[in-house]
Amino acid sequence: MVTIKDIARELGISTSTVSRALSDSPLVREDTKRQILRVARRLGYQRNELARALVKGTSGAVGLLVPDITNPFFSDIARGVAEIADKTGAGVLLCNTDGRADHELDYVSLMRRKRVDGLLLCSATIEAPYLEELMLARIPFILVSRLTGRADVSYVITDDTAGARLAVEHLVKLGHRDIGFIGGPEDVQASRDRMSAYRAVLRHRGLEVTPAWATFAGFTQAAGRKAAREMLSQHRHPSAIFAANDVTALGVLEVAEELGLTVPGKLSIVGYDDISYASLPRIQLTTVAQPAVEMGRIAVSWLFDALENPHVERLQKVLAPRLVVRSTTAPASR
Amino acid sequence: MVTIKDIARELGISTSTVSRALSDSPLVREDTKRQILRVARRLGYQRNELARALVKGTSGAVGLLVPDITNPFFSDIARGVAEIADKTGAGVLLCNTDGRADHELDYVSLMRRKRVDGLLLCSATIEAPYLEELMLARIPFILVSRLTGRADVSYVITDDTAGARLAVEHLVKLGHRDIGFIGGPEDVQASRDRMSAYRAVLRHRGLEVTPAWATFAGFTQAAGRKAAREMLSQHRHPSAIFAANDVTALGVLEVAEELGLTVPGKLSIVGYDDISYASLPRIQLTTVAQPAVEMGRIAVSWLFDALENPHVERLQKVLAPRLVVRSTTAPASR
DNA sequence: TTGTATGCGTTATCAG
DNA sequence: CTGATAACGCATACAA
Repeated sequence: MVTIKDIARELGISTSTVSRALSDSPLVREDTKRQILRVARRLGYQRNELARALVKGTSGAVGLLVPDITNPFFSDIARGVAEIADKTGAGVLLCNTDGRADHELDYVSLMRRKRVDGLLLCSATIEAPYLEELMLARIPFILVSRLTGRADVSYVITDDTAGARLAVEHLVKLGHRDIGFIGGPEDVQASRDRMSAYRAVLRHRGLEVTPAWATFAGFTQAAGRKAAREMLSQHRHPSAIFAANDVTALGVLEVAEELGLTVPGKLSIVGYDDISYASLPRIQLTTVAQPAVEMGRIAVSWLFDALENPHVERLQKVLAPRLVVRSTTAPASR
Repeated sequence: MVTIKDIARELGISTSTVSRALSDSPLVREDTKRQILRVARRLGYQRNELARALVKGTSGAVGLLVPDITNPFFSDIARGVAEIADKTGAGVLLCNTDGRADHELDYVSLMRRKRVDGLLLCSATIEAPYLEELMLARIPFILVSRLTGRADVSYVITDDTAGARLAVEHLVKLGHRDIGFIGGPEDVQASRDRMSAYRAVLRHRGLEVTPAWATFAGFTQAAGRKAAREMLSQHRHPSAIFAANDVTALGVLEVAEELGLTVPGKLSIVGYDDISYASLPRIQLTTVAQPAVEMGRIAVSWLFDALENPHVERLQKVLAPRLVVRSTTAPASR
């Protein structure tokens, strides 16, 4: 690998000058700068960012923790992140935590050792013990679509309570009285918020909250299938289900059709996220939209701002969710 | 940030001993090792992998280039990659090239500067000028699901010719004589192979190859929609379409329904990849399956092998595609 | 078993 | 404008 030393030797000058020229410093004569650049190109020089990072104390990389990169919601976030990071020449270290707290901890530790400049946490659960350490270590991080116990941190989320309310109100207005909720993992704040909002709306509307119809499950299709099977194979079952997210909703949809429950004829379904597959003509899932790509963009942008200007205030952005009514919901039959 | 110096000072010993202890070297007394570990933990020491990388000459990170992380095929690959990299404590630098050759070049350069130990290229086009440089620089790389002009490289692919043949033969056997092909980008080998195979099967079966029915488009839903609109809004149009990949096929499906062409009644559709959404009850897309997650796993595993044992031979793995017949294909009506 | 010295490739400080 | 030197944090060859 060719280094600045090689370039310096080639030209009989010092490495300092080479380094400066390569950073386009004004402290070097245009003429010599040109020479250096020419030799650098000829030799195929590629600056060692590792060495640079070591001395500059900034690695030019951010860590992105997602529970499941195959979930379009998160791959959308990743796309937004990559898009912006790209422009800055920063690297994005992808970590797939699989929703497991132990993996998450390991990854945070790995990211710290790799000296990332900041962390994008799309995978945080309510008990995120590492946040404390991160703050102590002054490593900037930002929660994306996930809140935790502590409020004095930066985050970009959508209002899950409002979103869930939108979903359930929609079902209520359609005349549904037997509404189920298949939630995400219990240790995810967004999950709990949606659950609470679901309950609140029912109560507020004078509808009964049937415990067996409100369950935490998971953000996967499999979880949706499992929960739906349990809920829908009972003799008496809900006429509408609000699912934790679109992927889960797709699982519910699958089971419904399996059981001969036509959607939306016999069962209405509402999802959450508005992943691109939700809008397919054959699917037409009613859902609550979150601007995933944009959330990713906002989060990294802020992270970079915070890196340049260390005294930038906390970013706490709560985006508004939007109900997208499509064809998996219909008036309740009587 | 706490360094080995801090630990050394704390214990009144040398940094070498600390370094050794932290690497669990046998050259240090168990007793002192324990002390060092204890202090390290107490101080919250996190090894600086950047510094370590600099001296060891290996960064513990691989670069993953994908054209579009939101395409489930690639996020599946990414999941496989992350899963294995995880276990080794390696980092995965995600690069979303957006299918653009210039981005790709920039990313490769960035990855080189970041001194990745190897590259996973899911985004290579036929003309991949940087491969030459990578080989010269002795940076291991492996093409995943993408081939280029040169054959003397490592790759994990599925047999695109066989896959496309499977798809088209399936349609022919169903009695279709007017079969269209909406391909991916022309500069992608997989795209060309599928196109060639498509043509070959038609010719071999004595069917006419209508130029207007065989077009390169792109691997996105939008590309699928656009091409399908052009192809299907003609007075005379194919009774079956083989699409470059599932995402494209979904776009075709969308347009078909828009135009009132029932699928598979009036139009049969075959996709490629078998992304998870292809199997949804409402979709039931007939497609050619590629084991994406497994391909990701194989690729990184090999990369790591190659890093440990520099003289490992080239890996050239051609997996067999598998036709998955579902409900978007039906016998041709007469 | 431990310590000393040196180097990895770069940038920054300080002279000149 | 340029150069010598130190430093970033760690690993290792060589001594002891």
